[in-house]
Amino acid sequence: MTKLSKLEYQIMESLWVRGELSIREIQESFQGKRVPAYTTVQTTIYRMEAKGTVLRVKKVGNFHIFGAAVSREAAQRRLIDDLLGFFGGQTQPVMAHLIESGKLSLEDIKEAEQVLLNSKRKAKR
Amino acid sequence: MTKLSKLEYQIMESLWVRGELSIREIQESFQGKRVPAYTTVQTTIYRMEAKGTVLRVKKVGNFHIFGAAVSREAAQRRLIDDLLGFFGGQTQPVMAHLIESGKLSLEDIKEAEQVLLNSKRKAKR
DNA sequence: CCATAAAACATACATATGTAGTAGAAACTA
DNA sequence: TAGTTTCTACTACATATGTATGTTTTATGG
Repeated sequence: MTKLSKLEYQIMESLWVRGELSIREIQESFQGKRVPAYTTVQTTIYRMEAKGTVLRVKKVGNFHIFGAAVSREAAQRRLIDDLLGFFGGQTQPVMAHLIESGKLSLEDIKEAEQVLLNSKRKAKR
Repeated sequence: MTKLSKLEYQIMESLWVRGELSIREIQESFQGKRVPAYTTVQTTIYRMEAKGTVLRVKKVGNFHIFGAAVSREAAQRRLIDDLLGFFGGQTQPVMAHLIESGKLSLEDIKEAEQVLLNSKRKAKR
């Protein structure tokens, strides 16, 4: 799995949320954000297809329908691992900045702790 | 502050750790990792200089000495904010993946909790 | 069945980045 | 001081990505 660019990720987000879509539908899903030209989405989709990130699932009328070929989890994992690569795999800088910027609340941490405890319990069984 | 590439970040890491260095010294600091050609480091440094990421502090003999013009904290912050941009600012995917991949230990979380509590206390005073 | 609208496809171009070669200047050494 | 080493500065090229244009193909409504 290659690392997704911002635009690629946004396209994937549409496919993950709405399911299989045409290029036109993907383009129109860019609401609120700056909407790229139809052909910009198209070129990007074609390239993603070549890389195996999306695939054509069928043809309806004269247009193709594309679907996600990688999971959101895998894509996110790749992005995060890539970031950690900068820090030599250390999570500390990430945690420190999340906290320092106020993006991580005490509740978030408590929740993370629970998740961690649960996965630990699961691993033991 | 622009987002640093992997190579740029590695170069900065040398400057942050070892202080002001020549291009040769920066190149030689790539131990263990794949060592880029001297001119690769040079070109990258020149581009970083144009962007204001590093600056020439002095000339010794026939070579220039470069120093960091941005802090490690600012650079890390930029990288992390960039990642969060993918997730619409949500920290949850980051936390989930750090935990799921086993990169975040219970100790890390406890420590983060402490940092958070401390900064909260500081903010109150 | 044919005109038209929409989509497909191919091509192109700019920027960022990693990569490296080469020519000439500068400094050190014998 | 002349030769050698080492930098600098410039140039070049490949790949990835965002962006868009133009031409061809395909459906479909009249």
